[in-house]
Parts: sequence; structure tokens; C-alpha cells
Amino acid sequence: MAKKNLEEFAYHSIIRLILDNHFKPGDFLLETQLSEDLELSRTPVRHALGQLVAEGFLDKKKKKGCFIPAVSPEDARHIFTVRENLEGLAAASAARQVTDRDVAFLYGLLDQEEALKKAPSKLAYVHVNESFHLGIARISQNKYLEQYCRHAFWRSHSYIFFFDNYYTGKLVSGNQETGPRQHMEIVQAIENRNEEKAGNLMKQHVRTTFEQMFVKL
Amino acid sequence: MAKKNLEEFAYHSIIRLILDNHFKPGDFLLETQLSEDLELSRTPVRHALGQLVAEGFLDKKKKKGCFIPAVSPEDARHIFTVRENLEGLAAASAARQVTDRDVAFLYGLLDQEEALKKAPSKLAYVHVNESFHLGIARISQNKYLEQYCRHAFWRSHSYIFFFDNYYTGKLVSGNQETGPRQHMEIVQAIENRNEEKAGNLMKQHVRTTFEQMFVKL
DNA sequence: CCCTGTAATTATGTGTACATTAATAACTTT
DNA sequence: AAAGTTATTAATGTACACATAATTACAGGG
Repeated sequence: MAKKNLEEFAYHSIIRLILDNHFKPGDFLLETQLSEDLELSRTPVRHALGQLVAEGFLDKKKKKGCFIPAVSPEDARHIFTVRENLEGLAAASAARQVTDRDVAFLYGLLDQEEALKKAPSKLAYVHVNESFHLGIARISQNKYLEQYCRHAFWRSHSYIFFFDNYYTGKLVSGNQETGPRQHMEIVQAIENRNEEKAGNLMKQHVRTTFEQMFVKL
Repeated sequence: MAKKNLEEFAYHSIIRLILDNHFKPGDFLLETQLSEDLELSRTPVRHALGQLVAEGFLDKKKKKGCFIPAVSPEDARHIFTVRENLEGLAAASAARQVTDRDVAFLYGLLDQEEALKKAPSKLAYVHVNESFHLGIARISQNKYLEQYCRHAFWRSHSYIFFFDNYYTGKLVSGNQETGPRQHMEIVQAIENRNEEKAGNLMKQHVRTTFEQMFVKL
């Protein structure tokens, strides 16, 4: 990534590190270490960390540092409850605002998911999934809804990696079965401008993701 | 306010300035000027502004500065739609989690509202109202829900001041009639642990606030 | 008069030195 | 050996000087 703007560079780099599971819950993200790794001074790193904390992406202990928030079944339930409602609302709104161009975009993502069945790649699946959920949030045309959906999605995503590490794959592979099918139904509801159905399907989809993840608990 | 932690001091001071209508939409909040006004260096001010931007409270133009976001009927509808759903969810969750202590707290706020009818004060009303809405978000025991509710509330609050300035008082005084009554009904539903009713009442309450605000448009 | 290119201005963006403090380790005392 | 106390350490918190870029003002040519 180009380093035109160091603050943005630091911000996106750190997010990428987190989403790619470079840290585990409880790990501290030290300003000094990050600035060394990213080869820039503490100032932009510090700014980026401040943003991530403000967004609820990281927790912070004063005079100690920023760290990946602890995970717990209760915390997961909290974030997925919010996601369920926010994304349900987003899907309903998207069904109202959707353009032909948006529909084409969503079908393009479904095609990518289909292609991934032949050549499975967890990272690729994660990226398509992110595009799908955040794409619908964007189509809702409500910037606040989009913002909250993005944060909630990112936060909840830590759980996918975390539990995937500890409960080896079963749930994610399960999600790779039901996920794409539910995605298709959601896209169809949005295409048909059926707000209520789109909202309910999305709500159900997020809930399913949560339940599959915690099948072991 | 004590200046133990300058970053926090700057953050809260700036929020207070915004909520107390010290700026109007489009106004720039300059680091240099704020640091002069608050009598501290640019560093903590800059950090605080960064947080507020990350939270969606302020907009930012690169190399130009942070400014109060533009207002529009559409933007108001967006933020109030989200608030309606988030706070509805929060009220329902609060009805599940509420303790006797919480109930007492909420009734205390109702008493304060009652007292304000005899000695009206807009600022006092605004503060009690904030305590009510954010209090219920807190009682929900869901930190993500609380976080999003707080942001959405603050953002929507700019509208109250903004339109109150341009459409002089009528709507806010209207809200001072229906507001407290709806608040009481919500508290009662929460006290009775009636999740669905609490959620619906809160949703309706937020929507009423929005509609009263835009009675002129 | 307007358009365009350039210089001045102004505020943010960045690096760095230093202050502060929370956590920990070392040490004393009982 | 346990408990309390002090010193060290390692990271954040803060200030400030300077770099950079966007906006504005202005001058000159069409």
C-alpha cells in the first residue's frame, strides 16, 4: 500500500493485521512496536490506534496500551444481537434503495462464492463474505447504518477467526454450506424489492452464523 | 472539569461545546483555536478530534480540518431510523436486564422531568433527556448497543438544537409535553419486564421526536 | 473582465524529545 | 517465607518544532 497519508496507512495496516488474525484476544498493540513494523513514527500509529479504540475495535487501558478485546460467549451474543438487527434493517433498507447496478454487484459476489466451492480458500471466502455484508449496508444508502454495520461486522469477525482456531473449522465449513444459499435468498429478496423478507432473511442469516459458531458451547 | 487526563478533557470539552450548540453545521473546529480556548497543546486536542471523527460525530477534510456535519432532512431521517431501532432494541434488552436499582434511577429522572415543568430550563431538560436515553442503553447491559445508541443519540441531538434555532421552539416545547409522558410509559414497561412493549414504546417515542421536529418540513 | 498560474497563508500532518504513570521487580522488614 | 515498600522499567501522554499540502489572494496575460 502506498504511504501517501501515513495515518490512513497505519489505520488500514493495523485493521488488516487484526482481520488476518495476527493478534489474539488480550494481545497488546504497542505503539512503538507497530511503528517499527510499519516503518513510521509513533504519531500516525498512535492516531490510528485512537481511531480504532473510538470505533470500539480495540479496548484500551490508560497508560498501558490498546489491546484486542477479550472474547466470551456473552460478548459474542451481544455483538451478534446488534449485528442481527442492524443488518436486518440494512437489508430492508437496501431492498428499498437498490439499483440494477447494485443487483449486478451482488450477483457477482454470489458467482465468486460459487467459484470458491471448487477451489476453497478461507481468506477468499472471508473477503467475499465481507463484501457481501458491507455491500448491502452500503446499498442501504444510510451512512449511519453502514457505519454501525461495518463496526459490528468487523468486531464479530474476530470471533470467526478465534473460534476457528480453537474449534477447528467445523463451523466455518458448515457456514460455507448454508452461507451461500442464504446469501442467494437474500439477494433475491432485495432484487424483488421485498423489504420485509430481505430484512428477516438477513436477520436469520446472521443468527444462523452465530448459532453455528457456538454449536460447541 | 479536572484536567487529569488532557485527552479525555479535550474530548469531553469538545463534545460539550457541540452539544451546547456552540457551533453550527459546516463550522470548522480548528486544532489551534481549540487548544487555545481549552488552554492545552494541540496534541490532545488533535487526538480528541480524531476520536470524534472516527465516531462519526464530526466530518473531516484532509489537510483542512474537522467540521460539524451538514444537516438535511434526509440525513435526519437516516440517523433517526437507526436510533429508533437501536433504542427500541436497547429498551427491550433493558426490560430483561433491569435491576431494582435501575428502576429507582429511572424514576428519579422522571421526578426531575416533573420538577422541570415548574421551572423550565432547556439545558436541564436536554441533560435529563440524555440521561434517560443513554441510561436505558446502559441498562441493556450490551456494551455495543450502548455504544451505538450513544453515538446515534449525540448525532441526532445536533438536530434538536439546529432546528430549534431555525424553527424557534415550537417543536421542542411540543416534545416537552409528550416526551415525559412517553418516558413514564417506557419506564413502566421496563419495570414490568415487558420486553416487547418497552421496545415498541421506545421505538415509537424516538419516531415521535423525529416527526415533531419535522412538522414544518 | 476573466482566466490561469504562482506565491503567500494557514492549518493539518509528522517526527522527536521529554514527562508521566502503571506495572513489575527488587528489596527490606517482620 | 510472606507482606509491604521502594526502585526500575517500559509504555503511554504531552509539547513543540518543522514538513506538507490545500486554500486563498493576487498578478499578469488573453
